[in-house]
Parts: sequence; C-alpha cells; structure tokens
Amino acid sequence: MKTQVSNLYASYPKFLLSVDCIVFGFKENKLFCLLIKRNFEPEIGKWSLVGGFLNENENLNQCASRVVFDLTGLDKIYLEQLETYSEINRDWADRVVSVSYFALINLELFEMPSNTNYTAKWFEINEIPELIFDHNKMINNSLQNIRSKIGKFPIAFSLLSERFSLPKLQNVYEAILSESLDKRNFRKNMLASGLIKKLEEKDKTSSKKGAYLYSFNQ
Amino acid sequence: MKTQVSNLYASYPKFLLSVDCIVFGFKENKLFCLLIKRNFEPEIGKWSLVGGFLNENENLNQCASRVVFDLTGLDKIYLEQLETYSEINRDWADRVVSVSYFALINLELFEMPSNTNYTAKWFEINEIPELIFDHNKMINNSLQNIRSKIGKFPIAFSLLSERFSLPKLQNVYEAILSESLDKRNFRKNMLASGLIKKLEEKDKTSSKKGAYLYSFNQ
DNA sequence: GCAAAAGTGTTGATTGTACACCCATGT
DNA sequence: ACATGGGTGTACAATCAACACTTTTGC
Repeated sequence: MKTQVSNLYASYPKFLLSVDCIVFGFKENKLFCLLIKRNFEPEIGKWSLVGGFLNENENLNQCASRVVFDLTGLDKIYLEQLETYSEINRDWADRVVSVSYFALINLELFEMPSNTNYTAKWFEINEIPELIFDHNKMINNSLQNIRSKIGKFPIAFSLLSERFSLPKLQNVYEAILSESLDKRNFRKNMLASGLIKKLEEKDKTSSKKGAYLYSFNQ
Repeated sequence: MKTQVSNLYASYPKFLLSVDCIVFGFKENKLFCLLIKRNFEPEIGKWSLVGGFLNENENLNQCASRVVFDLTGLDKIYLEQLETYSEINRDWADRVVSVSYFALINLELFEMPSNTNYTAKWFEINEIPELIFDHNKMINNSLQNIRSKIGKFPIAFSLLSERFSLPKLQNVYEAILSESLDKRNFRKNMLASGLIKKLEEKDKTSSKKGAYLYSFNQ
C-alpha cells in the first residue's frame, strides 16, 4: 500500500528530524541535567543535549527512548514530548527540525556507564554551560514545563527509587521549583492526595531517627 | 556556510513534515472547527483538518500561518503549537510527521472566502465527522489543551471582536468548557483579573436593555 | 405591562498559608 | 546529654461555589 501511492507527495521537500532530550536526574538533593560533549562536527567539543536523528523505522517516542538508552543504559524511563523547534538556521550544518523531550531518571543508585562513545556529564541545573544551537532555550522551556506540571501530575516520583521518604520527596519538589516548602503543608498535601502508601520500613541513611518509607500508588 | 558543511548529516533519513491546524471559531454562542474536504489523494472526498507541508524557506509557525491564511484570508491570528505526531503509518500514502497547531479566530463578522480551491466548512465542535488519519485525536487533544489553558491565559478574547460584552465572553467560556458558569462569579473573576476595560457603549443586539462593551487590555 | 436579558452581594465551604514544639536515636 | 533530622496541629486568610432579585427597555 505504502509504495503504491508514495509518489503522491513527491513534490514536497523532506527534512532531517531529530530529538533532543533534556534528561533530568536527582541526587544529593539537587537537580541535574545530562549533557554530552559533542565528538562530531559542527561545534565539536561543545556541550549539548542528548540527541539523535529519527530513523525510518521508529516514531519520535521510540527515537527518544533509544537515544537515552544508548547513553545511559536505562529503559522504561519517564519520557514526555515537549516542543518542536524549526527555525531555519537553528543547526548551522543543515536544516534540522528538532523535537524536544524531557526524561526523568533516578540517580540515587545510578552510575553513568563508561563504555559509551560519548563524554557525558551531569550538570547541576543552575550551572549549565553555554550549549550549542538553541539547547539552552530548550532546557529553560522544559524547566518551566516541569515546574508547572509537578503540582498537578505525579512526575516527581520518577526521579526517586520505588521506596522513598517524605523528606526526600520534598527535596525533589524543592529542587525542581527552586524554592523551599513548608514541611507540614507538604506532608498534608501528599498524604491527602492518596498518591503514596506508607510502608513499615524506615530510611536511616539521613537521620538517626529514620524517616518512614513510602511507595507510589500505581 | 550551510552548503560547506551540509554533508555532515548525509547518512540520516529525511522526512515529509506537515502542520495540521485545528482552527476554532465562535459564532451563535457555539464553538466551531474548520474542516476541509480533501480534493486530493489519499482519502479524497473525506474531511480533514486544515494542513499543509512545510517548505524549505519557512519555519513551522510560518507554515501554520500560511496554511490558515490560504484558506481563510486571515492573518495575524492567534496560533499555538501543540503536539507532534509521528506514528509510522499515520498517513497511508507516505511517512509524514505532522505538527499540530490550534488557531482561534473571530467568526462574528467573518464569511469564508469562496475563491479557494477547497471545500471548507465550519462544524460545530460536537458534530465533528470521522476524519482522515489521526485528525480526530488531534482535535480531542487540542480541546483538552485549550480547556486547561482558558482558565489561566487570556486566549478567549481571540475568538471575539475587539469590543465585546461580558455575556458574550461568558458564552465563549461556556462553549469551550461545555458547561454553564455562574453569571455573578464569572463577572467577578473577569473584572478582578484586570484583563478587560469597560467602555461607554452598549451592545444592543442581543437584549433590549443592552450590555456594556469591554475591551481586552493589551 | 410584560417578556427577555443585564446587572448586582452575601454567605458558607474549601483550600492555602503561616507558624513552633516534641520525638527518636546515634554518638 | 546533645545534636540532628522526623514528625505533628491550629488559626487565619484567601479563594471558590452556591444562590435570587431588581433593572432596563422594546414590543
């Protein structure tokens, strides 16, 4: 079927399509973003977002998953499409239309695999260097996006392990919003939301008393 | 510069890129969506969103403006990018990645120009027929989107003339949300928002008493 | 004078926000 | 015993939601 009619749109131009992923991670109570040092032209040696070109045999979501997996080895992570950037000269080498995604991954136990072909590094979110093309803008837009989402949708849990304490969860919120929250009000809201389930165990890694662990409800 | 390095990405595939616009209009206290009857293959004769392919010399916003202008003759309308659809077989003729946009236009005084090459028709929002490809999904997603936006951002004014009465504005909100609102609370909120400025004149077209006209503040 | 739409306030409920002390434990 | 982070409740403010009658005017 496809080949029978594939000349219908023959007169229209085609474009390179890429995804650029803003990969957020959380550790040491801070929010990080994964960047790679480009080992190819143009702008070789500069830092950039995690990106790659769309293949014929995949959709954009699959492309974003693949790109993140190739770099981190993590699959089944939280990924969401954001905006599509199409300025004519945004990439100086060629016309490329790029779809931005954000990813949330848990860094508590994660170490970057060293067997990749890339130099990758986690940057604290307010220490992002100058990036290629429009990548700084992509990060800023994605930050705005997750800030507005975190109050309405349960995305923060993707940055933590399956079991987490309430103080840790609050740290995630504070890191994303970059403001400190009231402990009592935070707990009240979280518990009232019904999103979390209290467990028996305690996490004693960050206090002598220990903090009860919770898990995310479906 | 561009041509010097344009072989860097030579090994990657290229794609047809289109925009599909959900063009909303408001008249007779109802929300409408503009659809066209396709006069080209595939799916000739079926209804579809207003769409077109991206050209080399434009970005996606410009493409969306052009596509809407070609059909309605209106420029400088409110346009906003939504999602990008990339399922491999979403278009049966060829692989096409499509970026959806929504547009809001004022239909009170507008008549569709008859000199276009298309058959275009306004459909009331809950009488949308079956459309080609994933266009019904696009409309549903865009509806959700503007419903969540209308309470936070001043997008409703784009559906009305420069001067409008509060009852008319309320009708816009009710049509978009498809629920009826309390008159007193609605006015209270609108006036408190500071977004509108009361004028001296009244609109007498829909009542004997007449309703004061307001204008949108920048 | 009556029908039809415009305009106008108050009350109670809910939600959000600010705030300070005791608890458990490892050292 | 003390330092450290975990856990708890209350009071006030702000916002939201429900509700009914009067006004204007063209016919």
